[in-house]
This record gives sequence, C-alpha cells and structure tokens, in this order.
Amino acid sequence: MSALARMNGDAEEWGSAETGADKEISKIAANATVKRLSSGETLYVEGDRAPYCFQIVSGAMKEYNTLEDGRRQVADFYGPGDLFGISETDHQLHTAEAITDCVVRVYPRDTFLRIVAGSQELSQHLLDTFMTRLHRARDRIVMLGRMGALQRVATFLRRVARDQSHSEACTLVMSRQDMADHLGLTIETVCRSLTELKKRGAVSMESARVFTILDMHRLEEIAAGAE
Amino acid sequence: MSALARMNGDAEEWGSAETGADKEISKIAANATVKRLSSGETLYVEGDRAPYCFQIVSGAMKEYNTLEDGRRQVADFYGPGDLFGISETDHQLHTAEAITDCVVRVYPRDTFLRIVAGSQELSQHLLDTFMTRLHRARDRIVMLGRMGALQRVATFLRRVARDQSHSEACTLVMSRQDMADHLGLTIETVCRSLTELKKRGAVSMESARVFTILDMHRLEEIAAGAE
DNA sequence: CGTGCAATTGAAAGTACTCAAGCCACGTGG
DNA sequence: CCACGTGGCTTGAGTACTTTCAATTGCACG
Repeated sequence: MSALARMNGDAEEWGSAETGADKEISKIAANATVKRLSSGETLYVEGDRAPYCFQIVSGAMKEYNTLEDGRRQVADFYGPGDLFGISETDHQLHTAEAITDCVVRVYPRDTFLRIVAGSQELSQHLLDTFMTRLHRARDRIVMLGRMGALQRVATFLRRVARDQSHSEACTLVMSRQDMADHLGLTIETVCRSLTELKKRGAVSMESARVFTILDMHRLEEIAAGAE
Repeated sequence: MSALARMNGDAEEWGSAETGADKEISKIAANATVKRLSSGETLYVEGDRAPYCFQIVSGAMKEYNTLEDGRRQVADFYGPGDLFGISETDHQLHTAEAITDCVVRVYPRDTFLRIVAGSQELSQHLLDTFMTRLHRARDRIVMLGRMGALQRVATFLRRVARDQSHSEACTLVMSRQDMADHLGLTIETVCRSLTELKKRGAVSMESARVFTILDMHRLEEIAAGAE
C-alpha cells in the first residue's frame, strides 16, 4: 500500500488495528503529542535539527528539497499512517510542508528509536517500510532518468489511480506545481502532457483536480513508452 | 561511507573487524558460499526469484533496470563490503552485473533475515544501511529531476573524488555507458560535459578512466548550478 | 601494424523550458 | 447580484539543451 493511497485515508500502515505490532505501537503512541497544521504550513526545514519524527493522522504532506536557485524536487508525498522525518542522521534531509490541513503525531526521536529497537516486530516493520520506500525511490529514479514528460505523467496518473483503487473519478490532492516538482518537470509541461493524454482519449478531467481513466490499456502503453 | 568508496576497497561496512556486530556477522558468514564473477557477468536479473542475497568481497558491481526499449537506468554501484539483492519482496527488483571481476558471498535469504531479526545490533545496522541508501537515492532524485547535464557530471565526479578521499588521480571503475545510465544521460552528453569541465579548468583527465580535480572550488560552483 | 571496441566530436533533430498571455473558478466588495 | 481581482491552470511562440545519427579518434591487443 503506497503513500498516495493513504492520502485518501483508505488505509493505515502504522497504528491500525490490523497489524500484530499493536501493543508495541501503543507504547510509542503514548509518547506522542499531536500537532495541527494548515495547508501550506511547514513542519520542518532541510537542515533543521531533528529531535522529533512524525506520523500523519489525517491530511497530506510533501517532503521536498530546494536548490540554490529556487527549483524544487519533491521526494515524496505522505498520507494518513505514514511515518516521516526520520533518517540515519540527526538533522532533516528535506523540508516538510502540509498540502492540506493536517493532524500529525509528534514522537521524540530518541524514545521512538529506543522503543523500536526493543521490539523485534517493530524493527522488522520499520525495516520493511524503508525497503519499500527505497524501492519506490528507485522507481522514481528510473522515471526521472529515462522517461519523457508524457510517460512520466501517465505513470503518475496510473499510480494515483491504482492507489486510490476505485476506477472512477480519482482525486489529485496536490497542485500542478507539486506534481511538476515531483516529476522533475515544469508546470507547463505537466499541463501539456495532461492535455495530450486527454487528446489521445486515455483520460478525461472533470476538473483540474479530478480525473478519470477512460482507457487504461492506452494509458499503460503510453506509460510504457509507446509513441 | 558510500558505495563508491568501498569500490576501491578502502573500507568495509559489513564484515570488517571494526563494528560491534562481529559475532553476529560471523554467524551469517558461516552460512555463506562464495561465488566468482568475471567482468560483465550477470548475477541475477530483474524479476528473478530471490532466494539469496549477496555481499561483495572484492570487485565492483552495478544494479540496473532495463526498459522495454532497451534504455537502462543504473540504480547504484556497489563495492567491497556492500550488501545487495535484498528487498521487501521475494523477487529481484534490478539486474545485477559485475563491472570488474568480482568475488561475492552468497547468503540464503531466509537464514540471513532470521539471523538479522534475532540480533538487535544487526537489525539496527541493516536499518541504518537502508536509511542511508534511501538518502542517497533521494539525492539522485534531485539530481535527475532538477540538474542539467554538466551539473550532473560535476556532482558525480565530486562524489567519486570525495569517496576515494585522495585528492590526486581518481579512478572511474565504470564505463561511460554506465556513467550515462547512472546519470540519466547519453554517452555523448557525458563526454561533452567532461570536455566542458576540462575546458573550464575544473578537472584534467589522465586517461578515460582517471581524472584529477584541478579546481575544487570551480567544480563545486558548477555542481551547484553556476553558469 | 591492422582489428575492434570505447571514447570523443560534429551536425541535425527533438523535447522540454522560458516567457508571455489567456482562461477559469472562486471569493470579495460595491 | 454582478463586476472585479486573485490564484491556479492552460495554451502559444521562441529558445536552449539533450539526444540522435554519423564519423573520427584513441587505445589495447593480437
């Protein structure tokens, strides 16, 4: 289950009643405080000391890097259940900003890591989370390194649709700018690619933030690189 | 310490005598068989079942994905000490190929994971490894998403030089094709970028595989995006 | 001293970017 | 209630950069 799915609140990776790590997780949750963010508000900035790590209760966030000249690259989007703000260093690698109004749990980093280390189950779970995230990051590396604009946008829509797992009317929680920054394109190129996908009958757009896949087969062909 | 450093045998992340996880690691090493590969030989292919994971004893390897049309994206390079071929799924995500003649240790995946799970220290270590790898993958995402060709090549050389940690005569273990596939460029663009870096006096090249940084400051400017 | 492969260079073509307008939905104020 | 402004989205024209295709050079090896 990917972050985009959780963005709609469809599932919870951490803190749900399903996993076997419940008791352990409640130990961690006991150490959490809760913070509310409005859309656009930033939670931390690249380079900050990182005494806390975070978990989304509701809403959606993005993590990104900013280059000297202001260009941005969003590393990932997160939704309900997702844990973020934790790395092998003690400072933040990215800037985190709310895409929508959010509620996040705040864990003291040291406590969090200590509790995780003490539970084989949690360790395993956290390791899986990072393996999956690495997997996703590498998929994006392939996309950024070797796919054209149309292919990137098609791939992105396909993933959003799959993650939302209902065939009708998928919602984009993020702006065109965020999509562009995620896909390594400009706003304009994202728009043009969407227009092209409409022109080819692969998708339709009910509004700027709502789309429907009309022809999954064609969309997949395009995502796979068909001209 | 990054993979490129280990490529020269400068350090060992796993299996060195330095870490505190020695006894645990020896338990794992006891389960290992050893395999020799010649340069160009492939160890596994994307989609293969993954009953084993691997660790380089000597030599250098690359892990890459191939798209339908033959384009490649190399996910990472690995050197002595590096562990690879392991993920959250039970099939391989990449193809692994020897860049030079190699010796690798082969671990049965299940045994490996069981032993790791049984040791807090090893779990911690493996988690750190994956966090670091995710960190590196995201750095590359920024590079691929937002940097131009010259900037990518400059960044790459700087990293190679830093990892080899001797200011003179750095060695490129990989071919131009591998560099191109790593940087999301074509061979030709890599060459032209190298030529441009020479022209600007940032580096010199003793041969196609050996370079020296003449002006680190300028190289860093270029890597940071100076025109 | 050829042969063959890797690396480099050149010219033409293509793709995404920049800059510049328009468009559209929505909220505000007259 | 409607005109107006704002911000996000879309479209267009020209430019810059990377790729593609095509030689050419350089180097290791027989």
